[in-house]
Amino acid sequence: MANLKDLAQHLGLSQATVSRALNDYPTINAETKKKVLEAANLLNYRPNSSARRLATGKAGAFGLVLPVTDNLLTDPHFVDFLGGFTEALAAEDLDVVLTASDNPQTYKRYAESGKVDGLVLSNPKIDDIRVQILSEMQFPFVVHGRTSGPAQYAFYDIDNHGAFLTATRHLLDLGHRRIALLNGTTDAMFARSRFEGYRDALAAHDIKVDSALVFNAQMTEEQGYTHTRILCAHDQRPTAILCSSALMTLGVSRRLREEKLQMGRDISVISHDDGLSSLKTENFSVPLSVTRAPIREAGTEIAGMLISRINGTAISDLQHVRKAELILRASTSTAPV
Amino acid sequence: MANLKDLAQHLGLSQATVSRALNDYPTINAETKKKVLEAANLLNYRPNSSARRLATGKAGAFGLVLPVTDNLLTDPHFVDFLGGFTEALAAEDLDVVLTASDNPQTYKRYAESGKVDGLVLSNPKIDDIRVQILSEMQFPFVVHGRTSGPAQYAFYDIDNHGAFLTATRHLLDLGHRRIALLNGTTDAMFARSRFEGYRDALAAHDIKVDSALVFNAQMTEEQGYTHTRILCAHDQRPTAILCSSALMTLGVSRRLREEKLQMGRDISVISHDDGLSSLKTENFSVPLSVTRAPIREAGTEIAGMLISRINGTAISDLQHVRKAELILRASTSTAPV
DNA sequence: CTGTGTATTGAAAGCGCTTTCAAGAATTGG
DNA sequence: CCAATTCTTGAAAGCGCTTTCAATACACAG
Repeated sequence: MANLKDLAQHLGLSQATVSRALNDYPTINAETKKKVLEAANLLNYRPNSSARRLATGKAGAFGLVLPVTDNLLTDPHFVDFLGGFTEALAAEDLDVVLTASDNPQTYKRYAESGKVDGLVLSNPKIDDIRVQILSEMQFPFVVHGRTSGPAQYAFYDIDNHGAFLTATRHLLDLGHRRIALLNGTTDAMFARSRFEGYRDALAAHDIKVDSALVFNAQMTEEQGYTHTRILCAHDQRPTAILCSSALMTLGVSRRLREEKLQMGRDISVISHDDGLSSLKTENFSVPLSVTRAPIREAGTEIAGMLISRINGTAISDLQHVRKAELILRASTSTAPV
Repeated sequence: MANLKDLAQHLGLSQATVSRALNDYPTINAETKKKVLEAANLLNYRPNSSARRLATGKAGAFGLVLPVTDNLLTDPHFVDFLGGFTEALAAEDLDVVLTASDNPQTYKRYAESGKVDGLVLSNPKIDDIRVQILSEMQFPFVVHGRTSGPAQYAFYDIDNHGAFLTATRHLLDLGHRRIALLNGTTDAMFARSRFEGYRDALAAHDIKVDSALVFNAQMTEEQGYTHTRILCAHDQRPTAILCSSALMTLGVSRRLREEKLQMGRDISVISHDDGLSSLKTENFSVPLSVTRAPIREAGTEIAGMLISRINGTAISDLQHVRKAELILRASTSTAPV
């Protein structure tokens, strides 16, 4: 493998000049530059990234730490996010580096190791301590979602509250009064926001949340199935179900069929739709009404925000809330009388 | 941020000694070492990884490049693999670095950049050119799956041929003669192997492959649905279906219900099961008979193999084929007469 | 012809760490 | 008590790059 020294020697130039030619410095003779590029190509030169990093102090990579015990690792949503994120960064010649840990201190160590120029913080918890740690360090990071703490931080989130407020309100407008909510686990901030949207919409109609109709669980197919079974076993089963994920709704749908309930006629369902390419809500047997916000887009956006952040954009300019659209299809209709 | 120099100065020792203490060199005084570790802790010292990498020539990371257009990015299987892989490496203090690209040359550039000590090659195609490129470079890599080319390379794969041979044979033993195969796309090596297992089992019963019963598609829920619809529209619909993925089988199952066919009674189904935690085949409405091989395990294993590889283990000792188990549950039964 | 300005290049000092080589201190055996 | 070992440490080179600072060459105006 040729290094800069070899290349410089081969060209009869100094390393400095070669380096400048390679890095588009303005003060370089056009012809010299051309020669350098040719020679670099010829000798198949690749700058050593460790050396470059050491010299510049930039890592050229952003980090992401995967929770070990948590469901991130098994969450089909995550791969879509990661796809958008990685692709957007690759376009700028930046890498993403992954590690796995449940220890919040790992974030600190990571930030301090110089391995990455910034971090993305996934799946924030209510009052997430990682946000606090990174804020104190003044290390650049962007949260995918939001937390409830007092710290000011950059984030990209969808309007979970608004989405579920609107969805619930729509069901109420259709005459539904017993509306169930199948939500993510209680520690997740997004689950809380969605719950609050749901609660607030109900409150506007003077309806109190019936805790028998609200479930928190991992958003898997099975959990959708199981909780729908429980819901249908109620004396007064709900006439509508709000569900936090399309995968979970698959399970809801499976159980409803077993219950001989037709979605959109006997019972209304609105699902949240993260726009997963392997699970299209428009192609369900009964096309689903959804609140939609593609998670892949979050990956792309956050990549851009992270880049802005390390280039000096203020935190206050990096707090994006993306509205989810309510898309009405066949799974919702007026409440049976 | 304290660096080695600061730390050495603070201790009144040379950088060399401090470095040795920190890196568990044998030739260091026990007491000195203790002091150094204490001071490091006190000053919150973190070695700069770029510097360390430059000095050692090791990156402390393994790479993975995500195809952009391909389905890897949207494949729920992939996240399970990645989880196992990342976790196993994190335990050894190694990172995984991700990038996205469809250009095989990216692998080359990556390998040469010094960013990673080795690569894993996912989703190999039939006669995959990436295998050839990396082999020629003598760069350490492990393939997740196999390819058909002549190159000798390290790989971890499941016995796709055997799994589908066994599954098909089992269906034949149950009296099925019209057996459909819903498989992955034709360019994927695993899809070919599974097809061949299927074909070989049929051949042993003097049955020719009926091309109307074999489909290649993305392994999504929808595709499972769509192709099952097509299959059921046949004059002579198949009495059994083999399916390459649990997610796809979800779609199969959805369509069968619409066709009023009960799985395991009217029609038998065997699915491949990658052991995804978000989709358990034992909890399907009709518990699925499956060929099972957890994909997460592949991630863990490959991490270990990569480490072995860079430590000098011969390629010939790093070619693992993992048997899949055939697990019989309620979705299979004797063919209707 | 001198002085000023501009364009281009080179020498060399790092970036923060590891590691070789050599030296000093401490220990042991005779 | 001296020579031979064994421990333990330090000086310094080097990993491959970037970047500052200075130097050179050349053009041009006065």
